[in-house]
Amino acid sequence: MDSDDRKLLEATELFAALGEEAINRLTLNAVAQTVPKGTVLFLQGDRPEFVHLVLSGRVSLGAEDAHGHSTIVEIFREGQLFILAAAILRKPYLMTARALVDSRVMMIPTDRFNAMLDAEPRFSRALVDVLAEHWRLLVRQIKDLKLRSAGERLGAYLLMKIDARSGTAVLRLDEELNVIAARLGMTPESLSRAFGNLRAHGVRSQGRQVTIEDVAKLRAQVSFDDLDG
Amino acid sequence: MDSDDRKLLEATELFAALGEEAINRLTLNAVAQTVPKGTVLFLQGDRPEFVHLVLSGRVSLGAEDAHGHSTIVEIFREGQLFILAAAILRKPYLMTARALVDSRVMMIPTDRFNAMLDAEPRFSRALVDVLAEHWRLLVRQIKDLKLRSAGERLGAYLLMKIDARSGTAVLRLDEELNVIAARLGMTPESLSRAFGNLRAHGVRSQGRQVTIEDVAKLRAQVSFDDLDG
DNA sequence: CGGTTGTTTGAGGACGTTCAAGTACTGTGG
DNA sequence: CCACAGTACTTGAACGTCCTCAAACAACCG
Repeated sequence: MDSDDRKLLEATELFAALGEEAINRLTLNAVAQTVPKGTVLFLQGDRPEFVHLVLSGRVSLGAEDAHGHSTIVEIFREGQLFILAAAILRKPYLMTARALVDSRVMMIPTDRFNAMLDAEPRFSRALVDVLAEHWRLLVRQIKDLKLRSAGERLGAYLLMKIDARSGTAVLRLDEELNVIAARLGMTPESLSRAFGNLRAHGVRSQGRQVTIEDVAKLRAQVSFDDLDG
Repeated sequence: MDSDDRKLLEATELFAALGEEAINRLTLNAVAQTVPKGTVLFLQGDRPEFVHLVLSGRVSLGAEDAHGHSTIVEIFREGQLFILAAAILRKPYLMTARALVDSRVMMIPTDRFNAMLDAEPRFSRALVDVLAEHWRLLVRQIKDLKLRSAGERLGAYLLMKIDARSGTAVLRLDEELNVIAARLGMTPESLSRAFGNLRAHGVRSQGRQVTIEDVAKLRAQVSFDDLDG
């Protein structure tokens, strides 16, 4: 592992919780790999051999049905371990991982990862928090899909991306619109129309550049509840 | 805690992993409570004071939007700890818990639970597995919602409830149909129609009593993939 | 600069919801 | 055990949302 990767690694919250020596053991026979946009890291149904960690770039986890329709469940960015569950439980991946942009990914052999999990109390304790945080993300998404319309989901997504709770906000979406559409559970066409509808509520967009004129108003519009305090 | 509760508790996989002495400490000031069908155990947005465990009966976790539409994300049964994430992270509940039938629920104070988590390596290790298993359930549900039609979701739900992979299967659904509808993300009316449509694929139903004439055929119909081997 | 990929717009249609009515359960008290 | 009330479930008709298909347009990359 080179020193740049090492530095990126040490910046992750999980590894901060682990300490120098444990990190060394965990990554002893890990490898890092640079992959171009579009690369498939593993396929739904594969047996996990590695736990993956994004060193740079972004990776999507998604699925396809028999008819070629595909969706994205999550997007991981720098510093995040992904699809831990399959590796921990030694069960096949439920999703396919794809690099959304040119990315650098570290691969830690599952056996070593699981051995650490059994041997290092601090590691399993830290993972409990990571998994719990994750669980909440998925619950949020399910509530979104079941209770909100496409337009409301877009509104909530935009609000999630900004810090402000009122006033005017400007943001540049860092995913392509078709990726965002897949993540939000709609077609690119519907996403485009959803942006059109939000215009009536003070949201202007030109491509990925978005301006929210009145954040507070939009929050009320999509009944945005941030149960995160 | 009475001895019946104790027996139920010891039957759970998590507590089996913990051992006698640790269980005693964890449940020292836990209380068990018998609640009638419909009881709300906590509300979305509440601060968690207890970790809950179902001793008997069933509990749903769901949410409502501003317009009174409600949905169910998960259903927990005997032996299951539920909504750990909020307690672990000390964040507000994302969902409301409701007893689906007369139930008995154990409540473990969060402080004690979290103290155990920090002190007992075996406990956090066991919870990692519980949370990982859980994560996969939610991912499955998201894939369902995004990639499958209402009819396919019902078919997949029925197939999940049976062991057989081919031949004929008979099952009695133990939830009310309106509960199943909420869990599957559709209205009771749509569920009823979905059953109607499945009749063409060899599924007969009268109320909660269901007969699947050809399991293998239905599996093909809903492209059921059990990535659990 | 041309080709490829990404985004928008329009028309038509499918799926699921809503609202409303009717039927079948389930449990309770007489 | 039956009658009745309340709840659960089904069915029908009309509507709305989102998807599909198709085409035009814009942005990006070699």
